[in-house]
Amino acid sequence: MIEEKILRMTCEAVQQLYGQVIKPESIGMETTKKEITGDFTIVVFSLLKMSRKSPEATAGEIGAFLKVNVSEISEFNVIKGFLNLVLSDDFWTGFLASNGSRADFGIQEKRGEAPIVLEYSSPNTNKPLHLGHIRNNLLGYSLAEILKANGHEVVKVNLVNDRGIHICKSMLAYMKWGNGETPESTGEKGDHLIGRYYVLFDKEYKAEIRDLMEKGLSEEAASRQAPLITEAQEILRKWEAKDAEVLQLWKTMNGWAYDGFDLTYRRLGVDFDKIYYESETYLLGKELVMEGLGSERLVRKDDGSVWADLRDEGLDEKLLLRADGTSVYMTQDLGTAQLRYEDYHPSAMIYVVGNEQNYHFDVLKKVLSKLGKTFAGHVYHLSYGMVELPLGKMKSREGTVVDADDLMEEMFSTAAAMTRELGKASELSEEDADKLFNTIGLGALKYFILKVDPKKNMMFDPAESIDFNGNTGPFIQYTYARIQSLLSKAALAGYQWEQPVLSGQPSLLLLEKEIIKRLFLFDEAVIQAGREMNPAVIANYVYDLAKGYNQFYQELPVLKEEDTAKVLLRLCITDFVGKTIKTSMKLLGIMVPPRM
RNA sequence: GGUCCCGUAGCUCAGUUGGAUAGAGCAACAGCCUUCUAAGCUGUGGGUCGCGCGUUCGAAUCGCGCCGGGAUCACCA
Repeated sequence: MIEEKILRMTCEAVQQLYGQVIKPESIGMETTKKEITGDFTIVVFSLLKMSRKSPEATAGEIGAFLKVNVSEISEFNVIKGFLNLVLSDDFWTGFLASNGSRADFGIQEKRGEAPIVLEYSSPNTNKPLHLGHIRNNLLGYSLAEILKANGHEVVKVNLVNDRGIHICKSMLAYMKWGNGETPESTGEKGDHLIGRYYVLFDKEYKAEIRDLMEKGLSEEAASRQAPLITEAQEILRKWEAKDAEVLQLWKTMNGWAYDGFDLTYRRLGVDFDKIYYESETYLLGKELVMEGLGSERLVRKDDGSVWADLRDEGLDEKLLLRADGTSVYMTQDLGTAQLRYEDYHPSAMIYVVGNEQNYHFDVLKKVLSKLGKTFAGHVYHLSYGMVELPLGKMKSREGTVVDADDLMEEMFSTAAAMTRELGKASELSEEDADKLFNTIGLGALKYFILKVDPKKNMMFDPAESIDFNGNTGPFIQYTYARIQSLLSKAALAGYQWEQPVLSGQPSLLLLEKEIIKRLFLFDEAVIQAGREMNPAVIANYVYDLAKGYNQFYQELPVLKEEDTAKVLLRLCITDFVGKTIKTSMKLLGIMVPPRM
C-alpha cells in the first residue's frame, strides 16, 4: 500500500534528518483537499518538536526526502504545516490497469476465523412489519454483506418472538370475533390479518377498562381486572400447559404470520441462514440460571425469585426467574446466547436491535460474564436509532405505523409513475418494467434509510415521498445504467479496454485523476464500514463516486474523443466505476439496473 | 431524579485517529439537451457547528458545566 510506504519513509526521513525514532501511527496523513494540488497530505505540526524548525522548513525537508526516496511521488508543495504530495500519473494508471477489470475489487481476503453470528429482524408474530423493522432488516442485511466483504464468515440469524401474552391477545380476539376467517377466505396477508385482531383486542380492552372505571374502579385495577386481559392470561397458561386446542390455534395463526413475513422479506430482499423460535429456546436460560445459582454467582430471594446483583458494576439488581419459576425476557436471551455459542462457537455475536434496548444489552453482557461465560466479551449490540414520524413515535396499537408492505408498494408505484413520465418504460416488456420499478423503488427506500448513521434517530415524513433526484438511490442507479449504455456502445464500436496498456499516456486531466483517486479509496471505505459496522460509510462513498463520475461524464467525451489512448483510458475508468458502484450497492443490498 | 444517546444551512443529512476557507441533497433563483441516457451538469443565495469555559500550535470533533430533544431505569418483550 502506497500510504504505508509514504508513512514508513516519513519515519525514515525524521530519523535521518532529525535523529529521532517515531512510529508511522504517530504521523497524521490524509487525502488532500480538493482545492489544493496534491494527492496525500502529511500534517507536520506534530514533528516540529523534533525538527526544531518552522512548519514550512520541516515540511520542505521531509518533502524533498520523500521525493527522492519514494519513486511514486513526482512532486510536492508546502502550505504552512501541510506537506502536499503528488503521486505520478504512472502510479494512478498502474492502479487502474491492475484493478480496473476486477469484479471483486474492494472485497478483502478471507480471514479464516470463526464465524460471526448476526441477529437481525426479530419480529413478533402478532403484527406485521413496519418501518422500524425495515430499518432493522436493511441494516442487518447490509452489515452481513459488509462483514463478508471484510473477509468474515457470517451466519445471519432471526429470532422470532412467537410466544407471550401479546400473541395470546391476537388469538383471543380472533377466537371471539374471527368467524373462522383465514388469509385465503379474505385474501389478506396473514400477518396483516393477525395484526387486525391485535388492534381489535386493544380497542375492546380499552372499552372494558373505561366501563370498569365508570363503575368506580381505579385505572390500575380496571386494567388488571378487565375480562379480556384475564382471558388472555388464561390462554397463556393453557399454552404453557400445552393445551391442545390453544396450541392448534397458535400454530395456525403463527403459520399465517410466517407466510406473511416471508413475502415481506422476499420483497425486501433479505434472508437468513437460521431461524430461532423463542418458543423453542425460552426454557434454556433457566438451566443457566440454575447453574449460576448453584455456584453462588446469583442470589435467590425469600419468595424464591432469582436475581443477578450488578450493583457493584454500576447497574441495579436484575430479575432472572420469577417466584413461580417462569422465565423473563433476559432469561431467554441468556439461553439463546448460550445456544448460539454452542451452535457456532462464533468470534462475535452481533445483535441488531434498537437503542431502546441499550440497557438490556448492558445487563445481558454483565450477567453472561457473571456466569463465567467467556463469550460475553464477544457480544456486540448494534444499537440503531428510532425512525421518527413528524407526529412522533410509531405506535402499532394506535395505528400510527408506516406499514412495510404498504411502503414498498408505494415506492413501486412512485417509481413506475416517474419512469413512465420520463418516457423510459415504453420499450420494456411488462415483466421487465415491473422488475425495473421494483429495483428503483426499493433502491430509493433502502438508500434513504442506509445513508443515515445507524446510531442516530432519523426522520421520515409519510406525506413527502422519498426523493429520486440528488443524493438518492436512483441517482446512483442511473449513473450505473448510463455507464452500461456507454460500455455496450463502446463494445459495438470494437473497443477493448479489459487489458489496457496505459503507460505513455498523455498526462491525466484533473477530472480523470479525481475519479481514479476516488476508486482507490474504496478499499478503505469497505474496511471502515466493517470496523464501524456502519453501512452509511458505503452509502456516502458510492454517492461521492457517482457524483464524481457524472461530472467526468458531463465534461469529457469518451467515445467521441479523438485520441484513442484517451478513449481507452476513459472506458477503463468508466467500467471500473460501474463495477465499483455495483459492488457498493450490493453491500447495501441494493440492486442496480442494466438500463433505466 | 440516575444512566445513555442526539443537537451542524429553512428541511433531510455528511464531516476520518483533533488539521487548511465547515460540505452535499431537497426547497428557491439563474443557466446547459442538432453531441456517449437531462433520474444529469454548472452557478447564486443561505451557518453564532445549541450556549459557555477549558485542553491544544490548531476544536464541529476531546474534557467539564449548562440549555433543548429522545431513550431507558418492569416479576413486558
